[in-house]
Amino acid sequence: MTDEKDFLSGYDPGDFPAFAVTADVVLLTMRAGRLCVLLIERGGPPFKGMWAFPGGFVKLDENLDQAASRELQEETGISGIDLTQFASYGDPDRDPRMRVVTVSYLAVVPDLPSPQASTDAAKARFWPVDDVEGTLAFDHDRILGDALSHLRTVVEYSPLAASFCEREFTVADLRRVYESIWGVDLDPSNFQRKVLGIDDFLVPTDRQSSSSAGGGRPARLYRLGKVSELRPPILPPD
Amino acid sequence: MTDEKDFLSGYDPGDFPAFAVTADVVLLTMRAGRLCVLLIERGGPPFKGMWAFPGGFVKLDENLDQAASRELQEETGISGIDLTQFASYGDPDRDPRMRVVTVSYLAVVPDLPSPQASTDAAKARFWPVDDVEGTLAFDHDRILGDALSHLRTVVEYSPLAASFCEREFTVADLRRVYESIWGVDLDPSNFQRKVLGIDDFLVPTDRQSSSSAGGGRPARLYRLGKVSELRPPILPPD
DNA sequence: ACAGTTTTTGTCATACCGACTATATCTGTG
DNA sequence: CACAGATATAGTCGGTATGACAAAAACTGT
Repeated sequence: MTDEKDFLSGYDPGDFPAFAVTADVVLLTMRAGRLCVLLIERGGPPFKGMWAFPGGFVKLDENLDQAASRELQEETGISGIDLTQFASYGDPDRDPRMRVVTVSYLAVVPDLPSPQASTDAAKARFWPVDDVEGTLAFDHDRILGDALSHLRTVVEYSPLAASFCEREFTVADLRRVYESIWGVDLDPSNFQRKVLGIDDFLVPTDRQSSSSAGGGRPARLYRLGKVSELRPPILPPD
Repeated sequence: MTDEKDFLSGYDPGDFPAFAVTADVVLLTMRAGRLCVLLIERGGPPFKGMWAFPGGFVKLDENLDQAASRELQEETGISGIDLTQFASYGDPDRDPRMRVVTVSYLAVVPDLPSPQASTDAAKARFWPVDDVEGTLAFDHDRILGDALSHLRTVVEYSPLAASFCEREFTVADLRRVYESIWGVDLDPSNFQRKVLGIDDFLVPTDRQSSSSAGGGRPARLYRLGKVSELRPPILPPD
């Protein structure tokens, strides 16, 4: 067996392949019923002019979660939201300049009024995911695909989908989130029965939404409850 | 904004915090109805005499999956099994000697006849997970906890639990896997109806198991089908 | 007033689930 | 060889969840 075997016992600190480690954030939101992702345009080579996720080097005195939070805060002004790690990427040629391993996080926010513009970055904006698939810098296309796949699965069993909605939202708001994520149409009646039947998922308020343009009955407003796992799960149709 | 912001465009290669990157493998199996994990005893400091997962440095010319496969092969002789990445860990003090980020993989195998002994490592063995929780080197207790939590969730929706069984196995074999993973008792009759009702999950053979000591009707043998997602999922009781 | 829209409740047949019973088929023992 | 004990497998039954659909409620705009 090689000397790699006892790597944890007999080596000199400093005697190891040196990697750069970054934390990337796939920040998703819903705009006009379309799933959108926050991207930053690259100002220099490689991949100059292409778009990539916000992210950056992990510092020597912070952990991975902190690095992701900090980078998101620095580049978008957003803080206080849930970041969940979903995968790491380290192919040898994923960055032509050096060996980089990136730890990827998924974040979900409601449609942002304009905090986006408050940063100095004129080159940061949301893109509909269908409009950018296959065009991103580095291996970010693959990362985006994995993030979306992860999202489609996670919303079945966790209340994450509600993070796309404002603090108070209607059942129809939530239904449209699921429809966008899965790319399907859901029966409003059956969806309502299902989500309201899950304990501690949606807690009703005494308020209701002003009916949107084009009419329709106003809908009751709900807040996200304290549920952590949806039982039974919300499964997509066949 | 700091210069971290444009980390992908304007820096000198080599001008970044240097990390060691390792791939660890949490290899699980089932022995006598108990969930067991493969561990290696540490021969030197730090954590000398304690037990840790197999794993080692990622090389500069291989990707993360390859590193995990190679380390598993080198340290246990096992190859050709599914390795799925489930989380990465990089707290600043997780290794007292240097800054290490580890990418963790989960592997599941049937009870091994003895391939284990074929390696030179007299210090490698399987431990029941209940007997080692809270005693591992580094942050491997946390990693093991996350791996088990991941396992308990994944077996609900994927056929991964069948990887604990031999190539041909009975419904009762599979049921005992779920019972061990979840720590519950399942009704044999209802479990049978459920798993046989999932398309392409279990494909029957024309053979049956020799009835075990103590008697009992022999059970039909099945092979794992080509299903990738269990619909409906197999959910644990309340 | 009326058409159009959306929310919300209700109906109904079917599928699924947990608890339980019954039957099939083996081992081991006297 | 009869019979107890064990395990596998099939079936029953009531309660619950589900999908397709109908209907009523409550708004907007003309």
